[in-house]
Amino acid sequence: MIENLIEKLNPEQHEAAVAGDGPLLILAAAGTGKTQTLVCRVAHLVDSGVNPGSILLLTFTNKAAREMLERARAAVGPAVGDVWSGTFHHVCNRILRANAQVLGYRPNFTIADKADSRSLIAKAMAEVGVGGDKFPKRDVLASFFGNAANRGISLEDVLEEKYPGHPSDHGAIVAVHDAYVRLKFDAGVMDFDDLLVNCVRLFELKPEILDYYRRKFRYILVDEYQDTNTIQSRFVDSLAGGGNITAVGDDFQCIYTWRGADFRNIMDFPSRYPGARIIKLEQNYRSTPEILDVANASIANNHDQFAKKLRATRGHGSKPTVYRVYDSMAQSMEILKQIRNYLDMGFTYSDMAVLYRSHFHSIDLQILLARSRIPFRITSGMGVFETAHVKDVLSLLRLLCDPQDSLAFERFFGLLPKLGPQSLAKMWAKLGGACDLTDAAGRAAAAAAMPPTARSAFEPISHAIARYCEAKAKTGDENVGELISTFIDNFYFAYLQKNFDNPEDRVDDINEVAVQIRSGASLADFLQNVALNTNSEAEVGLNEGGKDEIRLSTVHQAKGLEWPIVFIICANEDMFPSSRAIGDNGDDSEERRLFYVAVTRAKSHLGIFVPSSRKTFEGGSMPCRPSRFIKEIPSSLLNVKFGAYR
DNA sequence: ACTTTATGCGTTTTT
DNA sequence: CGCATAAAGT
Repeated sequence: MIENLIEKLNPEQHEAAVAGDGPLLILAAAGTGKTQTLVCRVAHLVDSGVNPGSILLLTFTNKAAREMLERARAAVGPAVGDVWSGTFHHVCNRILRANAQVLGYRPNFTIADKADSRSLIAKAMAEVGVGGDKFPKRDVLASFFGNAANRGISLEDVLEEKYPGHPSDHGAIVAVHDAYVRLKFDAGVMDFDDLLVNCVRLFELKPEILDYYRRKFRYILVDEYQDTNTIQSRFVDSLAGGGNITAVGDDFQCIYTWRGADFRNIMDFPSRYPGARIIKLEQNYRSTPEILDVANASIANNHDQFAKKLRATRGHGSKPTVYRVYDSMAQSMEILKQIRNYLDMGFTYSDMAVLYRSHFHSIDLQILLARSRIPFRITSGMGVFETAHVKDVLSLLRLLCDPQDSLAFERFFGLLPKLGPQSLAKMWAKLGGACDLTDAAGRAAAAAAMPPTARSAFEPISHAIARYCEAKAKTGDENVGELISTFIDNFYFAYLQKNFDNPEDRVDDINEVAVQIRSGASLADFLQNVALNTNSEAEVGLNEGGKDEIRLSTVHQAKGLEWPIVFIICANEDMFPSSRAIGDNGDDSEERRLFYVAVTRAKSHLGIFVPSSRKTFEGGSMPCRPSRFIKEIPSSLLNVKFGAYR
């Protein structure tokens, strides 16, 4: 079985898959069979007798990990299920669950999502007594904090770099950060960055724990290594201890520096791991030579990278085409026309993808596709789990799982009329920092602690919870679905009607989530995964795979994927490259890498769309120029066509 | 404590 | 413009 798998590899891939112990760097350019190679390496390790439990596979998304292990399982059997795999955050979470007490956390600490962090930062600002016009907003502060954490540098250094104009504010910002750290700790929550930082801290603090995991993970494989940041590489380096680490990546595809990723991690790998073997995969199996020519020509405008050139293995196809269209509506109509053409040629919807720099670039197209009854799936900016109504319901479940989750407490009881921030704080103090609704005494205490005027609204909810808990005690069954639907009937639907114009849609979302909970493991596990899989149906599995749909996606979310037909839209200056991303220093190399990623997603047909005007904030329109990424490609490599619409 | 009005401000990218 | 948060009014 495994022989069949490995036989299909080319010599370089084969060498990488079966390479012996020691550090190994696989420089895998786009479309060169990187995933297949990694799958084979895992399968080969297991097949040659390595205990699967001693393999750690770090990937960029949890979905990628699942898919790889699924393929490895097909080759060498169910034992691969014991491989530890997932994102850095996922794996760190798992390690911290077992060791959180060492750092003074409870083992059932909650993970603060972005909204939770936001509200804690707001609290911290209020505590320090800063705010107002001239002071940076919460989100800006959050990005400073995150930057410091992910790059492993001090907040002061970040401020010097990112906020140099206002040195007088630096002290106050640091004070806000101190308060934020304390608030998080008191509430027993970790934010995303804390998962990484605390794990590294744990290893530094307790060498015996580090030692345990070092001995456990005898083989470490890291995918998408070019997008690791300082804290992640520190995590890996301390676990690997110079030993059996395989890093796979492509510096051309480093597109997360804004999140602290540093492709020097991959550039410096050979010096950090002396004696590292380097294997380059350059044979591209994905795209036609015409598409690769464009990709190579584009990335050649960047410097300071490993020299690499994609070599085509496929036969010739059609030249990538640039479509000059009037505006984004004309762009959408041109795409609609082409979709129908490709369907006539025998392609399916799922053969096609539309890629763009920012979510909002695709709204016109979404409207037109919906109106034209074209099935499409969009990886949206906000996932269901981030919508207010789903978070409302989840806050109840969170509180049931963890009575000390103060954020969940505030969100949940804040739903009740007459309960504002003030009374909530008083309540929380009266309850002594815990609110256990699973027990009758706890529910009574909660009712007693709230202002008498609020009690009547709580009564029916309390009743629903009581029913759920009694059933659970009796049968051992967690019938969360029923709890949710009684909660909606008894209280929440009225709330939705009062506050939103589409209460039914929102109930549908909630029911969808309820189905997810029922199909999964325990409620506690589910809630952890919700926090770690923020924005994606793809991650959590809301998509019934195999549907024939066109995919609409940001380039970032298209990483690692491929389609026969790819449309890149809004290829304009200020949009792609994004004016914000280029920023003050004028460095456009990351945006160019992003463009390179977009181009190399296409297997056979690539269309690049360039509107000549765009809408302004006010609703008018203004002219806009074609992207530099098109201009800098030799014109002989591209067809240029003009759209027919308006 | 809740409702209304003013202002502001934006539209990167995500674990 | 349209949404979201802040300030002022009831």
